[in-house]
Amino acid sequence: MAARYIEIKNSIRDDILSNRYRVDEKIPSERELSQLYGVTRVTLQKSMHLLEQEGLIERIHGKGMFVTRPLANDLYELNNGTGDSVLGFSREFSQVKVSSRLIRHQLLLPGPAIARQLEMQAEREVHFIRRVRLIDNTPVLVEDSWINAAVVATIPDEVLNGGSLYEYIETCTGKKIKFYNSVIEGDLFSREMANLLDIAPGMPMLKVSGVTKLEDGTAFNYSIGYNRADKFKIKNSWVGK
Amino acid sequence: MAARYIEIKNSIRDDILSNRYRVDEKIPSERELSQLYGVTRVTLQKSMHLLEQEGLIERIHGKGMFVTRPLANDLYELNNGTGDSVLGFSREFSQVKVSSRLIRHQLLLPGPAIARQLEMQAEREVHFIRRVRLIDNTPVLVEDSWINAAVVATIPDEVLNGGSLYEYIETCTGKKIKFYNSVIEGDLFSREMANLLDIAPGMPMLKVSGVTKLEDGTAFNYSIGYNRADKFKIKNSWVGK
DNA sequence: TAGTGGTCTAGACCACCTG
DNA sequence: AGGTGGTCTAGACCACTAG
Repeated sequence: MAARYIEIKNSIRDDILSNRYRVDEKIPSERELSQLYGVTRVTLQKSMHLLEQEGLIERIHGKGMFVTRPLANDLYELNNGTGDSVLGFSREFSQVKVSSRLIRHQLLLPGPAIARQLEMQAEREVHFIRRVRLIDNTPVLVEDSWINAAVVATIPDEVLNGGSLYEYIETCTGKKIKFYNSVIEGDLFSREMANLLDIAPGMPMLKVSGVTKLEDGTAFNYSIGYNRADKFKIKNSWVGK
Repeated sequence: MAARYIEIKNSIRDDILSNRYRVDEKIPSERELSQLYGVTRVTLQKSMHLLEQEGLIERIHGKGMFVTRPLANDLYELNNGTGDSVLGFSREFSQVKVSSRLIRHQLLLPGPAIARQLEMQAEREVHFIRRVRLIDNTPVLVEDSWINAAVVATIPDEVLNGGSLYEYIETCTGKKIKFYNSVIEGDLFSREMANLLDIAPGMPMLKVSGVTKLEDGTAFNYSIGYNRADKFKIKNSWVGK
């Protein structure tokens, strides 16, 4: 049972995406919408601030709220964390055919750097997982993951090849995934990585690395994604103040 | 006169940065802090949610709020928009020696793509500005900006060479800068760009492009930053739900 | 059980924009 | 002047964590 402001946000998001509210159109005022949904303005504002952060609307003091134009979208878009949950790769691209190829999966001791990221002792084991991800059968990224084995003891290979790892972890821990702290860097593909993706070494790469945590603050996953920069871009919508 | 929740956020941020609250330490509860600052819990929560977004604290349901460890910082960090205002380049790196080299500055008609981004007619003029930015006298990025001349009629070259363009615009329009909608892409440096930075063509690049708006919704600036990927990374801190 | 953050209400006043 | 979003109050109840 999601919070009311999340339900309302999703309801209005769907209204925008299905063109019930059209681009550049003014949408009803906070006072109207709060009456429509039967909540106070404070609650409704939480919904609208989230929609603004997601880049779907623009709020302008004294004028009203407006549907923003979507970005032209020739490339796949790496979500920057404005969805309902931290999105795993397979959740993000559900409209196209996504698959995974498992390259390695083994238990090992993390190096000190990984152990520090996972806030664990270097003497405890982690799953190391290397997967190649494909969109419409084209390999587009390599992802290395280190997952604390104390949080998730076993990971079936079916999950790694087909399913959503994050959904599996939410199910088997009974906790939601909450926190993602990532760093974006640019680099060139090494020969090893390029071979996995069937591209030439030296092609541009967007490297996204970060820690994923459960809602109780447990760090369980550190991952590095090596994305083909000719296939991905990262959208970044926000409002300063 | 900033809002109370912004003042409180900055006050607690300074307490963290000056080690009055130490890393991994639990900070006082919402109820204590709201009493300390003389505001209600709702107001204080706005402050704390912002601090969480900035990656300074972690909030854990039932446990409390904790100071997070800073990321290791070997590279320059491109702020992702969690500060008080959209940060121009010269505001972001005030601790190191930052300078600019003005390459071009002229009035011209925008192409249709730029005009659409700036929500203006293609028959009106824009400033086109190309600058090379240097940190400690090393050129690290090229930035192209298109600025609607209807919003800012004249831009002194002193501002482009030394000062902060955003501060100048806030001053001469009398409005705050509010909105920044950006896209991050990876690419390789072309010969032309590489020459400007005195590097080899083919080096990796982080390309950051986006529109900047005033708080009344006026789009005034479209810019593309070509960042040396060996010098910059982008931090991305946030909390899904 | 006691303390924590998460959500929500029903107001109020302010600042900004438009006619 | 009237409508809009921006901020803030003073409560309340819930869900989660710990001892």
